[in-house]
Amino acid sequence: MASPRRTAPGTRLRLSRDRVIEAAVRLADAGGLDALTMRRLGEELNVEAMSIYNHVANKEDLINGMADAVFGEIELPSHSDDWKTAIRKRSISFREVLARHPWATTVRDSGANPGAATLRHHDRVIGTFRNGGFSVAAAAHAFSAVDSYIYGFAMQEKSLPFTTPEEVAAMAEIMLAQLPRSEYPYLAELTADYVLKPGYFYGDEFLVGLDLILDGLEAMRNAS
Amino acid sequence: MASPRRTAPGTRLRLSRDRVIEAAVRLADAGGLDALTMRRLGEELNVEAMSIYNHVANKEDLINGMADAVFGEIELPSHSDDWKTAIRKRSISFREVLARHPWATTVRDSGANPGAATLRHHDRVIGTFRNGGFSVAAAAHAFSAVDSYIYGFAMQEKSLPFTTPEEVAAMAEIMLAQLPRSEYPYLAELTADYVLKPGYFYGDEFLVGLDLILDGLEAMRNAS
DNA sequence: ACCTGAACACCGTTCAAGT
DNA sequence: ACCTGAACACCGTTCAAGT
Repeated sequence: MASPRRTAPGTRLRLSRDRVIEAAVRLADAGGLDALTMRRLGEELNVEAMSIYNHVANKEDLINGMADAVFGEIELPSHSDDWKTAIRKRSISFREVLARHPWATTVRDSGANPGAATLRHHDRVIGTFRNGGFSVAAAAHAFSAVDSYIYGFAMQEKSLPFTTPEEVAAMAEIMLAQLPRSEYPYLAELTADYVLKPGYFYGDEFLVGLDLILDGLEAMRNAS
Repeated sequence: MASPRRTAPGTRLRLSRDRVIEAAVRLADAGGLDALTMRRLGEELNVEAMSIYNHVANKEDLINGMADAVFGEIELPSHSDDWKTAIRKRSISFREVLARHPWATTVRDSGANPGAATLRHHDRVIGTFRNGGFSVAAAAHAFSAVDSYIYGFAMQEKSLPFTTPEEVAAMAEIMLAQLPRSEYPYLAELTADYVLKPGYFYGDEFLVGLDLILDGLEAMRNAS
């Protein structure tokens, strides 16, 4: 009755590139890119590390696959919205996805051969600008400006030493106490009169900058 | 005459935290962060790897020091320029510095305890906005928007698989040939009608986005 | 076709020992 | 006070061997 290979509760399914990538994303989400080692990934998959090489060429290939998987999670711009609404929604989704996978902010789906999800996403974003009345050049400008902003914002957010409002307050209090006020008066002022005010949350800055860029793009589009 | 410790041509000076950091930046510039290992850094300094630990607590501390050194290279906003000119100049300088040290785009001077150059730089940038008539809140918005954009742009630029115009053309040609036109029509159009046009250089996008943000900030300042 | 065990050439970091 | 040698617990990746 029992097959020679037992199928215990959490036992292995057949390995595949997708299953490898999925597990790798899970590991990186939990412990950062440093926590992702081939040996630990093997454990996660109930397999020896060396088996992984049957499904990815090497670690770089694995990370490229992970980056493409992350791109696949971003909401595509909707065809039924006007360009501004569509780009705004997908930009908010993009930031959420990067917040869920902070390690992905520092990883680029290899410029040389991007994955299918990455290509589709970029194509749809550029298409949204083009159908919204942007010239090819203006669409290139828009694409560059918006995505640079999102990546940079996600990176800043990730590197903050706090997340919850309570942590912010505690941390800012300490930093302010240590900060030589005479040497860094503006930093001290910003911390005391802005960061330490109740309700402060760095994430709220995202929409301010995004809308500023989108309004600028609208003006650029109308001018051309 | 000869001292017991010979001072051969490329021989060691006394080690110091600054000398360690300087050599580490050199290594990372040449080969990326992966090329920076304690053992190789030791070689570069004519010293065993373990000696480095007399001057930095560990590799993380070393990288924090490197990030602060990079911040020290950025031109501070001038007091004699109006806020827009001052921020524009220092933003261009910031991007140049990140292009010189591509590894620095993915490294943050630990949010928890930033170095002196980082603090001074941030203080001067915030001060430039405040003296330019921005409220504390508006200065925080401006700071976040501009620096997110610069970091993100530098990251995109770094991850491009080409640098010189000739490489761009060659690479774009290949990518366009491989790209299923029917599946990614807008990406194909952008590549053919924009990237492959003579004179294309991705770096030129930087000022487009930067000026768009600065104009938006000016409007925000005037509105408040 | 896929998985494994052993091995290679590396890592960061510690610690006791030297000067 | 600073530097070193040996060692520890890891890495990514290869290769021949198993099924």
